[in-house]
Amino acid sequence: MLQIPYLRENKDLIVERYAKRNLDAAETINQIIALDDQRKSTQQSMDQDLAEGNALAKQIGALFKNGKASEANELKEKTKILKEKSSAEKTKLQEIEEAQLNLLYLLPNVPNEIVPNGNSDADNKIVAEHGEEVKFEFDALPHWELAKKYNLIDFELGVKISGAGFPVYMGKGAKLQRALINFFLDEAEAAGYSEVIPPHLVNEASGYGTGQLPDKEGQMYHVGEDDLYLIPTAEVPITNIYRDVILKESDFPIKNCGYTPCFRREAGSYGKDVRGLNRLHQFDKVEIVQVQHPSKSYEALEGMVKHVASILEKLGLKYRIALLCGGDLGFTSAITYDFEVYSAAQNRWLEVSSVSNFETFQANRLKLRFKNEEGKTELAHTLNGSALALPRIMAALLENFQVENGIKIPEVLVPYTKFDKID
RNA sequence: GGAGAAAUGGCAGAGCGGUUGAAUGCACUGGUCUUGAAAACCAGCAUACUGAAAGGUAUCGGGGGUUCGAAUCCCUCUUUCUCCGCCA
Repeated sequence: MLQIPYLRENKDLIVERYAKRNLDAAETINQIIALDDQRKSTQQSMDQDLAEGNALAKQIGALFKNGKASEANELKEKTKILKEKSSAEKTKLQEIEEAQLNLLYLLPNVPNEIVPNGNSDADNKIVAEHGEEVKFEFDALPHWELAKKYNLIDFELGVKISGAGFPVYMGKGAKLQRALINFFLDEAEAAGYSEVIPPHLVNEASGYGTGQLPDKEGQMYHVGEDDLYLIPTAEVPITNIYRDVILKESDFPIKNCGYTPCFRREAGSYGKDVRGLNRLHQFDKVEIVQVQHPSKSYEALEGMVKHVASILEKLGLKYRIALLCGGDLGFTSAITYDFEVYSAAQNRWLEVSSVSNFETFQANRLKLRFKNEEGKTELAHTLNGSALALPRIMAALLENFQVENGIKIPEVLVPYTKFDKID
């Protein structure tokens, strides 16, 4: 959520940047500012009436103490009028604030200057590419066939137990999955991230804090009975650790990582490219989260990008990095780099990580602040990234490392899997 | 799930209808003293909105109510603790 003083002072710039998202928000911003003017004037007159009422109450108290009941009762009449007035003003104020908040919820984060214009992933800018293409001298199989051939993942069984998009990992498939989680967590820890195991269900306030609500309501599983949401990413519970927190400057940098399953309804995304592990309702992910001083957040973003790149290099996967264009940029993000690995049998790029700087957008909702050098509270910056999402890594590993009679395990994973080949 | 108790500032803990944004202690920050440190003493120390400032307003778990006036009374929700039941 954007801050109103920021909207006031940078209206033209914001409107210009929103063009990257193909969004014309000039009118909305004007409305918000107009409501804010109303809010201020209403607040002022209400405060004034309340102040008068408070002063009268004091006088009445003093009069009663001195036994001047009739004078006190006269004053009571006055307070009655003031009270009616101030309560009407309070109602009006609440209406204004609600209207304003509803408009503010419509505004996405302001894209960073370097975010390219564009409508779809076709307009994303590839900023780096690394690794060798895999060549096969036999007919390479897509991962869902490999998974079946070597008994690694049973998709039909998942359908039976839960439904489509809930695969069952078995045997060496399960071991490989667990190996990847541990490898990713160890890499994160080595990079200075402190591990947390957060709850997998979150309340409404947490959903609002990181921006999944009210925007993406339909994308989360909702447990109605208890009014809880299954997390779509560890970003939600981990970032919400810092909701309503005032940090000291010396607390920076805050770096957390965590493994969780992620649950996504993926409503409306059936159809193409959903075979196998490409798109699931439940998947595993190791997430890295940072809370940063505003002056350090872009440096931190760069560090996160390097971290993700280094993991992919250790695994020996060909990857590329895309700077998302405005049209593809998430609602809460100011800038996002997507990582895609090349899936050699499907012959396509699979998104495996998304690294974003939210600047103050989440912090504003979270009330995540710090005391700056002058002792004033200021919003912190939040960032996060997948490091990494498991299914598509699994898919790429199976496909890219298949040999004629099995699948090789990348060297860095062997200490975790305790086997170096699936056959 | 049943019965009871409680929720106050960073922490501990007073206050239980009036001038209390809140005693006191600890912690923290600045100062005096000291060769330095400790101790002692003095001062400061919540958040938000608003205002050029002085100041004003709101907040004692959340919401609502009673009252001229609520941290204090009532209702409700949430959370925590104790006991019983159930249970990985």
